[in-house]
Formats: sequence, C-alpha cells, structure tokens
Amino acid sequence: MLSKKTKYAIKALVALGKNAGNPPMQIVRLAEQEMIPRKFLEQILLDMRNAGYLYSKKGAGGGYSLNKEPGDIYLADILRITDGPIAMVPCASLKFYRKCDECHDEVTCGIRKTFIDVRDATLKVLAQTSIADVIARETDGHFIE
Amino acid sequence: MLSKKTKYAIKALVALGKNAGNPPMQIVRLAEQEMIPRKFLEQILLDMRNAGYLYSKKGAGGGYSLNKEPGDIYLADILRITDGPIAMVPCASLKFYRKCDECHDEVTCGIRKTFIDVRDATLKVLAQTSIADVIARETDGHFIE
DNA sequence: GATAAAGTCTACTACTTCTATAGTCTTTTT
DNA sequence: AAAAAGACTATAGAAGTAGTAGACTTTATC
Repeated sequence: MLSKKTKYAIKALVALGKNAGNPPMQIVRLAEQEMIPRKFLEQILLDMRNAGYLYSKKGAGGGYSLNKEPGDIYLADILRITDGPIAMVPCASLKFYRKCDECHDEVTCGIRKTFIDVRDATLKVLAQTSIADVIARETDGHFIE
Repeated sequence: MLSKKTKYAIKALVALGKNAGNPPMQIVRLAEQEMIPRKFLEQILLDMRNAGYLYSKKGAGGGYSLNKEPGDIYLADILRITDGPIAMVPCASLKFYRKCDECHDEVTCGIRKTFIDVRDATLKVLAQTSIADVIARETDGHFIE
C-alpha cells in the first residue's frame, strides 16, 4: 500500500504543477487546499526539496514551487523518496537492493525472479508517468466515462 | 513490501508442491526445513487451508498437503489471502475496493487511474504465475546464469 | 534594524500493523 | 488410554506510519 506520505506528496506536486507561473505557494495554503496536515506536509515538501524536485524561498512572499517541469517528474522517483523501494522484495529492488533474510540461494530463487518481473511491470508504468500526465488525466475522466 | 507471512506462505506452498505424491508433511518438519517459526507457520497454513488451498489431516500420520495442482495456485490469490489487496491504493483494488479518504472525486482522480494501470501490470504477472512456475524457475537459474 | 512572514530541522508521541509466541482444545491413530 | 498431530484464540513485543511540537534561520518590508 502506498503511504499517506506518498499520496500527499503526489497531490502537492500536482497542485504545484498547476500553480506554475504564479508566485510560490505557501505550505499553509497548500495544506488547506489539499487537506493535508500542515506539519506533516512540511516534512514531505522538505524531503522533495532536498531531493531537488522543489524550489523553496524563505521569508515574506516565499513558498514552494516546482524545480522541474511537471513532465520531468516521474512517479517512480517520488515513490522512492517517500516510500523507498518499489519492488515488493528487497532482493528484487533496483535502487534499494538488499539480500532477503529468508533467502538461501538468490540465483535459483523462483520467488525473486517472479518479483523482478513484477517490479519491471510496475516500473514500466510508474517510470513513465509524470506529474504532467497525472494532471492531464484528471480532466480526462469525463470523456472516458 | 511483501510481508514475511506471504513469503513464508509461498515457500510453504512450494515445499508442499515438491512433496506432492508423498505422505502429508507435518508443520514441524516444514517449519524446520524452510526455517519458518513453527507457530507462525501454523497460522499461515491454517489461513490457506481455510481458503481451500491446502488439505490437512489431524492425528498421527497427519499433516498438510496441497488441495490443488501446483499449476492451479496463483501467486495473486496467495497474496490476497496473506497480505490483502494487490493494488497500491484501496480505490484501485479489484477485490478489496475501498474509497480513499484523501480522495474527493474518484472519477477525475489522476492518481487512481495511474494506479489502476499499475495494478493491471502487477496482476498480469501475479495472476499468471503459479506455484508450479515458481518451482520450475528455481532450477532454471543455472542455465540463465 | 526591527518585525513579521515564511521555510528548516530535530525530536517526540500515539497509533497501528507485523511478527512471533503461548496455551488450550479437538481429532485421529495405535 | 496415550500420543501425535492440527485448530483456534489471545496476547506480547517490535517496527513502521502518521502526526505534533517547538526552537531556529532567512528574507522582505516598513
């Protein structure tokens, strides 16, 4: 399951993406608008800023804005910042590889192979879906339905 | 992340799959062989028995065996028993659908649409990979490497 | 240069879920 | 009757998640 942290992160990025062009958005406003606990959002934004996805400005008139194009921010990268590995087992992770405690021989592990396939399938979606895509899809809904 | 419960479940099914044809396997033996805490395994096997995947027999000479062909037990079904939903957000789940608390309008939610795609990609693997496949893949490794 | 408006950073608490263990009961075989 | 198994329920400890608190720093503006 996706953590709330990650959902909040995506929502915040989407909101900031829509706000592009305007003056930066304050945490408080963003929190109210997206119904995210303020202090929790604060931490999340900080993480994403430190990862280079957001630009922040202190002081009066300050706030947050995107540091990249919405089309260049992929969900896979966000998930990794907020939730860590995308793979369902550590030994199948690309960026957070770790040996599984339960695993004796990784080379012949049938479970591992399957979950590498799952990881690849998941990444095929998440590494190709950007914040811009999410925004685009928000309004699509009416036509599909 | 996959829970230990699920990993243990898969390992147990694989072991029982290999044991097919022989007399049923006792929990204690299975636990020792697969290095799974005995009482924890007990619960897991019980869940899978109640879900119809295992056959159990009490008393001397009793134990556990598969109640289906290894080729008819799919990982997706096991995951659902032990870990619940496969989708990363409840509102994108096929079998455990639930509204997301953070979501206002599900129809236009761009996040939901993306995670339905992820779910479909994941299921394409997990709903087509059986215990028999996992067993087959265990020995494949040598040739691939 | 003082004040206020922002973000930064660290620590902590409450809650929930996961992992594991314990113990008692039931069934079946010998 | 005794022993060998599984069935079932309760509980404890550990880890992770969500959220809160508060003191600190930077910047704009008057």
